[in-house]
Amino acid sequence: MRPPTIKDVAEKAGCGIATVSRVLNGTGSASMETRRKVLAAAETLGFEFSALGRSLQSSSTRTIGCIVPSLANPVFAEVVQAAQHEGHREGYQLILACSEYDEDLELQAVRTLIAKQVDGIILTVSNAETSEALELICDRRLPCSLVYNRPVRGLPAWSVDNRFAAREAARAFHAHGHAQTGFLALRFNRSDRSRERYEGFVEACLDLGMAAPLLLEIEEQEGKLLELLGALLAEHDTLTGIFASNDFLALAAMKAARDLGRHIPENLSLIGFDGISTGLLVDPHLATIETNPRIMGRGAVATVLARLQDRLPPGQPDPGTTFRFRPGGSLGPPDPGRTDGREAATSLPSSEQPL
Amino acid sequence: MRPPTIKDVAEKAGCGIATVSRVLNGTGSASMETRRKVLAAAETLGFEFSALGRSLQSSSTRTIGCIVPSLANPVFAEVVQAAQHEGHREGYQLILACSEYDEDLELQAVRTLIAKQVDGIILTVSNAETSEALELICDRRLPCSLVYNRPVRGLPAWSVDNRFAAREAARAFHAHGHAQTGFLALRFNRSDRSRERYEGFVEACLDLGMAAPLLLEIEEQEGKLLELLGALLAEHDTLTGIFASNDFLALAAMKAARDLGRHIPENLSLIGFDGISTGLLVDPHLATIETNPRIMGRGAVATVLARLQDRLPPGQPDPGTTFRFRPGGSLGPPDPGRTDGREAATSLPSSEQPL
DNA sequence: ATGAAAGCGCTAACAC
DNA sequence: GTGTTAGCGCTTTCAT
Repeated sequence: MRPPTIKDVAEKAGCGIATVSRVLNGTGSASMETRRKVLAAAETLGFEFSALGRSLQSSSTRTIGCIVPSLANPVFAEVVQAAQHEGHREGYQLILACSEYDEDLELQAVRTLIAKQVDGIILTVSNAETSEALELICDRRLPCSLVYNRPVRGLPAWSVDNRFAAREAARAFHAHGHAQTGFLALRFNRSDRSRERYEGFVEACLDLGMAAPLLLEIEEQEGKLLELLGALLAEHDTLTGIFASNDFLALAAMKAARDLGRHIPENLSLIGFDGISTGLLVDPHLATIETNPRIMGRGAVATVLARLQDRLPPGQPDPGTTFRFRPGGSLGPPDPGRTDGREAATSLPSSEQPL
Repeated sequence: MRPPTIKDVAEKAGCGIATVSRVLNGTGSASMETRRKVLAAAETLGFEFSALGRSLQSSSTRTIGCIVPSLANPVFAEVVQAAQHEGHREGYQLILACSEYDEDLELQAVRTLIAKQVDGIILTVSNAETSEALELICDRRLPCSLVYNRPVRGLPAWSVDNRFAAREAARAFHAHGHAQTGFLALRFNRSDRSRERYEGFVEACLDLGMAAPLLLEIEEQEGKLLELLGALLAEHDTLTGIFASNDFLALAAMKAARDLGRHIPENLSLIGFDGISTGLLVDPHLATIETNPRIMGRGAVATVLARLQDRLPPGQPDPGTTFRFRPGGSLGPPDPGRTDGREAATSLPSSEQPL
């Protein structure tokens, strides 16, 4: 019941294994007669080349590794989907690993992928600057491309300039008259993207004369997210706007705020990051910094493949076009009369009452 | 610059390759002295076994293939994530392929995975009953488990009984007084799950004395979904409730209905299928048939691994617990006085006006 | 305790 | 045009 090998085919066709290889690969020449016999033998046996033997010989597995933090975030699901698709176009398979934002798992995954002799790797790491996983990849001269991480060690990276992009959020809040905002982060110490967004946001807020945003960190606890968010929002009810480090978090915050009786955006404005499609299904729409995960995934794989095939790597998009502020009803002017954020409509001091 | 092999280590340690293999694998015995030298040599060279040579020899790649229609649907993203995680626990890697609901791609993916000598496969196919991909897997006696498809050909399957589950939707509509409903499907002919849900829904509706649900099929066109949905809903504005073949579609329909000025659930009630978390972030919550993709992904891999290791396969959950109706504000009694679905509040005939 | 050698499936270089 | 063979990296007898 073991799969047929080239030897079986050769035997059945009454010829040498080299001939089989030549015929089936269309390399070298063969007489009409043997060609026919080989083809027939392969057909009846249901023969397929073993990628293993082939790889061992060619030292190319036509396989690329892909490490992402999690597929729970649609951004990475899209990255992976696009990467798989792009690889498939060139006959490459994807080996997937999820690091769960854990640097040990990242390193372990890289080791495994190296052992599996992948031809290249695309990955998003927690902290690009200090990543041991990246160090190992570089040591091994393994073709690779970062995704969503900023370029480090001279590695190609398909990403957005998080600091720069985050400034848009500050600008948007400022344009709507917000003064005291917060930055909401889920795994702050395990995502350099998140920290960069925070830094850019803080800088821009200060530049615009707004107060420095409050950092609202939250630690993940299975199924407790909404609860924790609710507590956090209740505690910081003077903030008029929150910039979340990703859309998923922003949507969860929106939900938590509503459960607290707040109105969006009158009592609390929200801006997310990523631009996932779910943001357009909720009411009001989530304002966000839209990025394009598909282009990232596709580009990263294309870059690695180009390197493998000695081609010119694809041009990366102009940094200015890697993101774009997407307006949405979750952002609006703060209710000028709000005192505790819950009873804005009834507690307006008459002097500030709007027309 | 090629990675070090066992031969390099042997040379550096001044011994044979067999000894290196024995020491590094902890199999067989070796003197303290050589053991030390081998370990040192491996360390300085940064040696790692090549999975390729090893697999060729052992005819086990410690790799399992995973074919899903798409990662755009969070259900499959979760399946894959769980599968990857479960495999990782036992030292197995996942090779991912997305079929995009295309049977040719499914077959092609299976071929590739076979060539890659995966030890097993977990997959969701478009049409389990007639799938050539499954046929090939069976021919090859490749350990495998279906996910979300009903069991066929005696293959293990981690799935829900779609027909049975769909009856819950009918029951829920009935309990709220709906009489004329529709079933909304995205790729009806490319998803046996969808068709089974439809069939179960129709049966149950008739059983309950409701009208046979209208089948609302929609063909995917990149980015046109909401538009198409809007047109469809406008056309069929006599329906008071719609059961969607999955949550994503239900949420999109909710959005489209709102864009048409309909109120949920007064003008239109919606029930989805899957139970994705997004359904809890919208307002009102999406009523749905909740399933557990993680258990499916994990179970499928565990089943395959059990077969590979001659262990007893994990017990599947009681069919009654594979799904559960999750109530949500998207389902409510139909507005009794609605005429065209848009002006219910103002067009109530006084005789039917509620207290 | 340890080395030599066969063999896993394949490709390519070399004979004929 | 076609067969023989070496060798890719490894594990596993089988001698020693």
